[in-house]
Amino acid sequence: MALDKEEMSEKVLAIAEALLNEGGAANLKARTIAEQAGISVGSVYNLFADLDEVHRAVNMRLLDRLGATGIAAMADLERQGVTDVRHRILAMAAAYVRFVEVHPGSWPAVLAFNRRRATRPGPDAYDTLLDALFDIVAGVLKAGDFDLDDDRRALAARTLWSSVHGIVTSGYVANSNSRQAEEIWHQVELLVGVFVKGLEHGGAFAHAETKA
Amino acid sequence: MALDKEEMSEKVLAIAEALLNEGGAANLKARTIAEQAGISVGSVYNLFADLDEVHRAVNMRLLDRLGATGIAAMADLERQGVTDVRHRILAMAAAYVRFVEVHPGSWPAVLAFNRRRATRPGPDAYDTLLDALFDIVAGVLKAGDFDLDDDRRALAARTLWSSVHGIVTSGYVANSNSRQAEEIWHQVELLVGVFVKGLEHGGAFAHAETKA
DNA sequence: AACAGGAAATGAACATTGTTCAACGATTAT
DNA sequence: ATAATCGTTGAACAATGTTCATTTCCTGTT
Repeated sequence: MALDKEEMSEKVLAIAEALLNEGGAANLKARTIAEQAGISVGSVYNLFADLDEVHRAVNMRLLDRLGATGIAAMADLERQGVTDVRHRILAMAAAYVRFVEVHPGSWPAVLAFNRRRATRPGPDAYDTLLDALFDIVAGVLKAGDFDLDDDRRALAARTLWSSVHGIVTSGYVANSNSRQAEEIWHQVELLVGVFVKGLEHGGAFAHAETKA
Repeated sequence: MALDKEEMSEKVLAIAEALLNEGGAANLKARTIAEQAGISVGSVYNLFADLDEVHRAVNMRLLDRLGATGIAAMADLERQGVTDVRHRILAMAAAYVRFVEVHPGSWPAVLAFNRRRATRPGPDAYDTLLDALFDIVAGVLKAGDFDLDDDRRALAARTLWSSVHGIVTSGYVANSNSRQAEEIWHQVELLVGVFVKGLEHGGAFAHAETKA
């Protein structure tokens, strides 16, 4: 009847995600997890090397879910026959915005955590998941017939996505002020509109000889 | 001969900034500060209510300095007679990128800290400093003769700055990999180029009826 | 100069955390 | 039944933020 190792890990991760979502990284405590999971502190450390690994695992789940959300949003538009690039990118952005709104505590924790792992050299699982997101955007850009080779399209996708990301994260504060939500969305609309118009008019790679 | 309260606070903040820069928020410890400042732990708590207040004070200094850097960069271009909007925005962005590069540990800490203060209602000193940065960008946009009223120009400034911010923060990792630095700059150039072109062609506010 | 009053500094003590590990217990193979 | 193996436990340790009774230092007064 007892949960096996895998199931207990899942339970721990679910608890950990809830804790992160409520109080951010500072709220992820070994004793709280143990108590809520009905196991001892030591057992938590048997399942995961340390709290960082718990945090990392939660982040992976979140990134996975975000990717799935994005893919689902794209599939929806596909089914509806929407091919307009601007609309599709806005839909991706909307999915991202909603995701961040639903994870007010844990998403900031993903970013903070993400930043503090500068030790390892090569690309890791994090980068793999993020690249998957970039690929979706790049795919959308490919549909629009801008005059872009693969490299430039990839660069444009990363730029666009990072920009949306910046808008969402600088604008967002935990108390889901609807005023702020509107501001964020206006910025996203402006960015996407300007970006698409800019690409159409080929202003993207006109100059490249700035900064020392 | 002893330092007075004000001077000792400065010393503590300088130490705190160095600690943050080396190891991020986790490296800001009361005992380390006390030791390096040559005072006791209790005295740190005499100068500041808690470590959060120390951290906040450090962040204020950083934001102030960033603002000053941006203003200085604009003044330089003014002196050189550069009026091209794209160039001026790129100079602002370059100032920001350099600033983040110089503060590898403390700048991420500013952002993480910034995010976790969602309790107070009204705009605080943080917002005031950030608005100052937006105003600089808005001023630059005003010079370019886009067809924008004040509100839209302000929105465009916030959007552009948040986007640059997103590019820098998602792309940047502590080990100052020159490959990564190049990627960041390419993204910034693309963003700014596309943004200016997009504004020129009036694509910015063409549509506004998306997302439920 | 001696002293009283108050302000600032001190660091020992407390609470809370992450993490370890020797002891215990259950499960399984022989 | 016995032994061997593996997971579980929670007490114990170290590191940290924070408090506060005590001490120290300065300043003005007699």
